[in-house]
Amino acid sequence: MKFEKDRPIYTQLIEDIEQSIISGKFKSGEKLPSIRGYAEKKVVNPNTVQKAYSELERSGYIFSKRGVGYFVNEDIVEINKFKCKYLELQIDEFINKMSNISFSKEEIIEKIKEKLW
Amino acid sequence: MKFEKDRPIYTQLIEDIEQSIISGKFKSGEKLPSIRGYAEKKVVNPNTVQKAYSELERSGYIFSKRGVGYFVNEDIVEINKFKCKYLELQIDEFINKMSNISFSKEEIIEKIKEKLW
Amino acid sequence: MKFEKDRPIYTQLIEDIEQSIISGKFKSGEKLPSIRGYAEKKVVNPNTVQKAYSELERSGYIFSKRGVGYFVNEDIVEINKFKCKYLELQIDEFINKMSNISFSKEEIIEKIKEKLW
Amino acid sequence: MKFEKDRPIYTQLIEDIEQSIISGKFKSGEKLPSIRGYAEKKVVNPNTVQKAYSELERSGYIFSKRGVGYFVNEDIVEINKFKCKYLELQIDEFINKMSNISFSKEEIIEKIKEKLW
DNA sequence: GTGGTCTAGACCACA
DNA sequence: GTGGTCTAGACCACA
Repeated sequence: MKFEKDRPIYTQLIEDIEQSIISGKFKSGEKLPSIRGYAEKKVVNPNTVQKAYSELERSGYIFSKRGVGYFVNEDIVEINKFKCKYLELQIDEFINKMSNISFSKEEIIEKIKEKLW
Repeated sequence: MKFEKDRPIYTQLIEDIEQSIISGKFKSGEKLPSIRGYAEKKVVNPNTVQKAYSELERSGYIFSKRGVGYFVNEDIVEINKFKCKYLELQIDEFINKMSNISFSKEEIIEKIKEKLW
Repeated sequence: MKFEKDRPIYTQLIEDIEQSIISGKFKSGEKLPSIRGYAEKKVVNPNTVQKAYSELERSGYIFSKRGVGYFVNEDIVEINKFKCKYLELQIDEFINKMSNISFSKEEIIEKIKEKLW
Repeated sequence: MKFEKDRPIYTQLIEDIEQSIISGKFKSGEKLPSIRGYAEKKVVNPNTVQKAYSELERSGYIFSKRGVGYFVNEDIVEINKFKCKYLELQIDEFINKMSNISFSKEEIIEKIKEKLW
């Protein structure tokens, strides 16, 4: 995986994992890769993965079992809330940017449709 | 103006000005606020504005006249290219994120429409 | 190192490092001195070195690893292109100046030979 | 005339006029264009031309007659000395740069010949 | 007044 | 330790 170099790597890891959880790629209750393993796979420092995992734990996406590892939150309802919140946020940001450059509702829809079909 | 604390201020200034140029708020050929004036208005250090302006100059959005000031690129065609590129980028990123969390084309359109009307 | 006083210091640092890379004094992939270290050695402010390094990164001569340091571009082919381009530029400029003061091809060669032997 | 934007304009004017004098384009004793006229022709501020002329006067290339204008130094011998000094300087700088990137005498001559014929 | 460079020094992100 | 950002403030070049 390539990282953008103008943002902290750990931030990018967080977003990546959030998306994986939200999309169901990492399922509720599932064990996450070990810090070392993940660090090796992504070719980053284990400290960086550690930091990402900690943040995700603080946000409630995942939780840790001492000596065992990190696991995706087992509460499906909560996961779903994360999904809704993420969705809301992305859409708001997108619409916001489009409005800033003076695009009307219709144009926004138009442009997306062009792209998708 | 409030800045997000997880990204460099100068980056946020750049994006802000880019949007102003793209949306036509700052018109082609128009003089930008002076470094010192803009710094005062945004309550940041002049060096930070300087950095933002320099980057924008390198990208071709604006150009400087020594001892006079900074001006928006006079070539309207080029400005338009910037607009298209920006649009493309935002839409791609948005669609990309939506796909990552397993939303179908129809759902994406649906969600945006809900939001807009 | 002494700096000419009619040109920015950072420009002179850039040229100095470019030449070192082109001449092979700094080898492909090699780590550059740290910003702080180099600043101390050259008796300039770290910010000035930072600026020089950033420009060199933008030009492709070097790249940075956050928290690790700056390194000379690992692509030898590209380094070689830089060498050729630099060479071309210097020769063109020189010949140009000579022509401007109405020296013929033969005189130019003559003058250089006088100097070299 | 286009100016490089990383150096003061007046410096570039000076070099331009020096070359014109050395090459004989502006002849010994000849009247230079008026400050205003030259400024207009080069599309620069009259102050800039004024500064260039002053510097050239200090160096001995030109002299001023109050209320009449600026004239190229009437002493041909001295003009010739300028020419030699300029030549020397350019060649030294050029050879210096070539040596810095590890080119041998033979290679330098070789490269120039390639370019000239 | 306006841009451009530079210093001194602080603090954060990352390894 | 190393890079990256930012502030406060000075001084010069240019118009």
